[in-house]
Amino acid sequence: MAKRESNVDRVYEALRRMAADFAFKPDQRINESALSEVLGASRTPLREALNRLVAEGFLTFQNNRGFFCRPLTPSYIMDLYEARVAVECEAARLACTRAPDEDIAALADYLNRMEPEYQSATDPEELLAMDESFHARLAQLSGNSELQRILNNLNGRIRYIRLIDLKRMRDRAGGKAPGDISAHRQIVEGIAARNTDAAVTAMRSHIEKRREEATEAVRIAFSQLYVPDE
Amino acid sequence: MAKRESNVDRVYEALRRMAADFAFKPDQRINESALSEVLGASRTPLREALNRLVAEGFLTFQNNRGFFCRPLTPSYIMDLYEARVAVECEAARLACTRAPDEDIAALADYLNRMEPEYQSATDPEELLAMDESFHARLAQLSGNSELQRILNNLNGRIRYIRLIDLKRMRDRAGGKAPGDISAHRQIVEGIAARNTDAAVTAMRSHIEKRREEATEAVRIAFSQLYVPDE
DNA sequence: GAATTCGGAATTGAATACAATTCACAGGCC
DNA sequence: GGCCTGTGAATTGTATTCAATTCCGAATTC
Repeated sequence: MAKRESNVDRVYEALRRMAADFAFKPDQRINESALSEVLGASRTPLREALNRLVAEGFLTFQNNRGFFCRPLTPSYIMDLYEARVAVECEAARLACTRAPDEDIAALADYLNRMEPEYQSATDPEELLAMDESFHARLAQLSGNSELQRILNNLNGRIRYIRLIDLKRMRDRAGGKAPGDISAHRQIVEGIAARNTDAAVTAMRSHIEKRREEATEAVRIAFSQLYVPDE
Repeated sequence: MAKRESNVDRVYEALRRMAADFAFKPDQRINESALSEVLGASRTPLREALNRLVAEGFLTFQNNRGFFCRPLTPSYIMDLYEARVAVECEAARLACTRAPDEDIAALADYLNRMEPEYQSATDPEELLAMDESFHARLAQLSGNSELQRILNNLNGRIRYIRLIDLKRMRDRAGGKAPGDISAHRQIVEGIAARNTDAAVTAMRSHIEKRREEATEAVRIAFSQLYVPDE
């Protein structure tokens, strides 16, 4: 009957959401007292949550100066996507080597079941959730929980960038870009055939394509908001 | 004139060192009050440091039960090394693509200057520091700070395992295993020649060899200490 | 007028206090 | 004997307090 979720967890989730929604401007100093009032908790649990977010790379911290929202530079976005390539390509490789046939089939099946929803969905958040879910499931096939963990962290930080990307695609195409699910299918087929090179190549080009889109989307969206240092 | 390092930082470093030295047994519950006395700080900064370590994967946390040392299972070690393969192979690939010639030459030079020291060193900690330094520098060549960050985290958690490995190698060979530096040289040569496949292949086989050694070392060292669940 | 220094206000750093929860063990019940 | 239950001790969760540091603007000097 007791609460299962602690205050720190609640605050942490709220902060992640706020970060993803751009409640903090890049490089903005975060006022602990004000934030703790907004979140309805004291500074102690708030600071614990903030420390977690620093360790995960969402925020930065300076001694005696406090917590800051991480600036959003093109090179930072590039770094995140390149790290995703590293993690997801290796996950695909490992999945090829050792994922059970039935698990691969389950993922293919999931893709099929999702397709109609994917085709009809217009809400960027919904699309993003489905896309992330696919990539997370694929990482699961690797059987490596560290890769899953790192991917989860990277995706958390990439999320708002991808949201911008998806919103842009929606606005431009009037609905959605249908290329995605075929790329996903191609990756799964490569794994099902135990064709490591095909799967890894498909994954790499898929993510790199997304990176280019996202970089472009962010460039457009923020070119007038603020000028990055590099 | 004021202190540049905060109490949290000090506590954090101390905890990392303690974790690396096996001051906590796997799955052991960490008593905050006792630990704060040992470290000479109150529970507030201690808990902030512990939260950071949880986010970085050194410890685990359960609601209302506290912090626990992460259990050391063979599959966990395997996961860490596989993640290293993912990160470092991609770093090598990126270095091939875009690292400046002079930076690559500087790394080769570093390797040359280090060789005599590497050949004569017998202290495992010293050897480990040199080895980690090489890998960190190589990751720097990628120009991707996320990959560097992830590698740094993985190496921090792998460190004590590698220490066991190196100690075992020293004890067995009476000095050190001379294969290492040649593997490092091979990787750098691949990058210098802009031969991506060669560099990545060398990197992969190097780390995988180390993984096997480490897995074996840990199996031997801990087979009688405690029996992992899986 | 520009740079600098000084002082109060605001903010962060850390300790303490107390509430909430879990743990461990004794006792009772089947 | 084994299992459940209740109670006190130990431990964690959070708020509050106060000290240390930084921030910001006004006064001062050159």
